[in-house]
Amino acid sequence: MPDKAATRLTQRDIARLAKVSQTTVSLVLNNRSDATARIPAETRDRVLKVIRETGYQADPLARRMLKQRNQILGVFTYESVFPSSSGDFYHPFLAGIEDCAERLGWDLLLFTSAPVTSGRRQIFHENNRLRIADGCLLLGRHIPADELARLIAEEYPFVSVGRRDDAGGPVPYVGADYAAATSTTVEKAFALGHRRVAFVGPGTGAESSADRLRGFRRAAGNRAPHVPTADRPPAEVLDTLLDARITAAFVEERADAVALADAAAERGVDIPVDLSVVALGDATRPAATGIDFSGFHVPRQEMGRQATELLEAVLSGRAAAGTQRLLPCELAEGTTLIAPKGS
Amino acid sequence: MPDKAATRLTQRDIARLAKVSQTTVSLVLNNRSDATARIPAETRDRVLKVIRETGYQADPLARRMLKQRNQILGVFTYESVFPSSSGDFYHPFLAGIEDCAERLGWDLLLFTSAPVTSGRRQIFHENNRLRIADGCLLLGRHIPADELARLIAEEYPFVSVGRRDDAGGPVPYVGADYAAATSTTVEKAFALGHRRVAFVGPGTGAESSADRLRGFRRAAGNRAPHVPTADRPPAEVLDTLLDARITAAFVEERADAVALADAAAERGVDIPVDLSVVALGDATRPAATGIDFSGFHVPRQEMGRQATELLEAVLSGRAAAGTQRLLPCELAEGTTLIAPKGS
DNA sequence: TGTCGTTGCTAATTCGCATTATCACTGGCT
DNA sequence: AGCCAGTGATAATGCGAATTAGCAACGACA
Repeated sequence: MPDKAATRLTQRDIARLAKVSQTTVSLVLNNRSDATARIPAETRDRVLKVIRETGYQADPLARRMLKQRNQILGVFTYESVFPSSSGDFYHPFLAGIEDCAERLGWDLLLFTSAPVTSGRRQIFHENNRLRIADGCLLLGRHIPADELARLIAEEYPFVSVGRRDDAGGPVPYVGADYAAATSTTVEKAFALGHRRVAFVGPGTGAESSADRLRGFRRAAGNRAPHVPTADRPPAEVLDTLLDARITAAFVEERADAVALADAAAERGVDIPVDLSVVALGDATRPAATGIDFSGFHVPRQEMGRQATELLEAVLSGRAAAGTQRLLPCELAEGTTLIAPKGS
Repeated sequence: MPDKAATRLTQRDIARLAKVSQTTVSLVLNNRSDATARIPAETRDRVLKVIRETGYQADPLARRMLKQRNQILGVFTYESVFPSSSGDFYHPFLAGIEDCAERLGWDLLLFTSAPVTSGRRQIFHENNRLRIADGCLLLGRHIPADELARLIAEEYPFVSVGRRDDAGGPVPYVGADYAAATSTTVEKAFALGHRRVAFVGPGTGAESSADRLRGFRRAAGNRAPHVPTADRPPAEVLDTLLDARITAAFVEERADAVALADAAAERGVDIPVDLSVVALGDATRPAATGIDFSGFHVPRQEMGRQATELLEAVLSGRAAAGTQRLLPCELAEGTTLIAPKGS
């Protein structure tokens, strides 16, 4: 039975009980047998006996104090970490991060104390606690350039999950190669006979949006149409596509693809016979559907894992602070991309 | 790469930059204006300016060493926090915790560094870092009594999410009243005319299991049958129920209810016409279904929220350490409980 | 007899921060 | 001049463990 630890047992207590010095206790505990520390078996056993009898455990905090790292990995998300509204978008990233942190023996600190102003968090505010952690991972669709610039300027060790444009220096990240994956799906559509294709979605704002549009343009040509979705009802978007005699729509956001499919079903438009629909990634908003969309998936778990690894490498000096890494997306065959009618 | 020795900023650094002593920095930070420490506004501002510019944050470990508050809330889960296999069971709890932590201005520390041995984590291991946090929330279906006993013995401030049996003292918790909710659904079934009812599931092991079985027995009588599921194929369970001419099955685990329904569909057994199925809570394992089960839901988000609140109250001395709280479950009408045939 | 090497241990220091005790200086008063 | 009170800061200390430097005792050897 461990005693009612009113005051925590320290090495000094053990030392007193075993009639040795605190140093000796520490040496015995760490099993040091260098030339500088020779403890005869007799003394060792005496110390170990007291430790066993008292149930002494070294204070991990004091222990970490001397090493200069807290083994705390910060995780900053621009929205709530556990949202009910974003379709568990963060979940796979976090699963990867947790998995890696566990292997490295790190704890995860979620910066929930950061105040949410107008629906979004901010890294820098009057009482930013970033530096509690040894380093930090950044999650979020869009991260303001000025915050990134400040992180770089302050030389705070961080890695972004998701590609970010440089901001006063290269931003370290582990991202997904949306451009390449989008290009590939477009090429696939062309191989099937599609000629009239369109990009559906913002295509701007976040890097991930811009990357997809860029990949689309690279494969489909610079004049291929871009249909924005902002605040437009899916039916209207569908009309635009049909009016332009588009045969394959490349939809940036899976939730928009679902909405488009729903609108099509309502209108009696057959997907994919009348219109192929390609989903360029995973849902960042909740979207229920039974449709197995063609397109690609974002390697979210792997991104989380590799970002964590990269941060660890940066912290231990094994990697440059500005390292950037793009992972390939996982292509999904799906059922919504077929050859266009009459080909 | 010239890696700029990413060493942590200390009060000494701030002191040097502001041309004061480390003591002064500490005094400014802790806003001490005792008679013993009078810092004129001018000096204060100079120090604060440097702190703001550098984003300095006190080392949480060093802070804790001197028995201060960290505004860090520990979260210990007995399985992975972000599992792919447990059907996001933790997610709503964490959403509630995050929500509350955000309001309190606390950060969340997930103890992912705890080593996983044979699929489960352990609180107490050679390098336990519990004390980094001010207090801790405990999540998990089953928590070993010895670990709870030790937490209590060491007087570590914690609150369990989910009811736990006393372990060397009352275990502080915010749980769900499974017993009452189960009783209510059983009574509802009896009111509909059911007489042959059975409890399906372990009914033992975790407190939550035992509570449900207890609630079931309280309403259905002590001799009402209990059909275990451990390692038995759903079809076999279904057979057992049908052989015993059961008209309503109260299934502890929603995933088991789904499996049972699938087995029934395959067999041509109509649910709920031939057999009513009541789900006693939410899925702890992933289970895809379109069925809207009758039964109840666990107020997971509210549990997380209230557990956080309770821990905060304990830490600030406004609540007794052993406080226990049970929340009512949310009854779900659903479509799988109807009057039995021929009544 | 002095020097060296070995053995067995400990005093002192360090980490980052909070706290306590102390110090230097100024101005007013006797 | 001498004393005290008030002001503005700092040196010193401690938390618990790890690490470094070093000391005392004892033989062996020249």
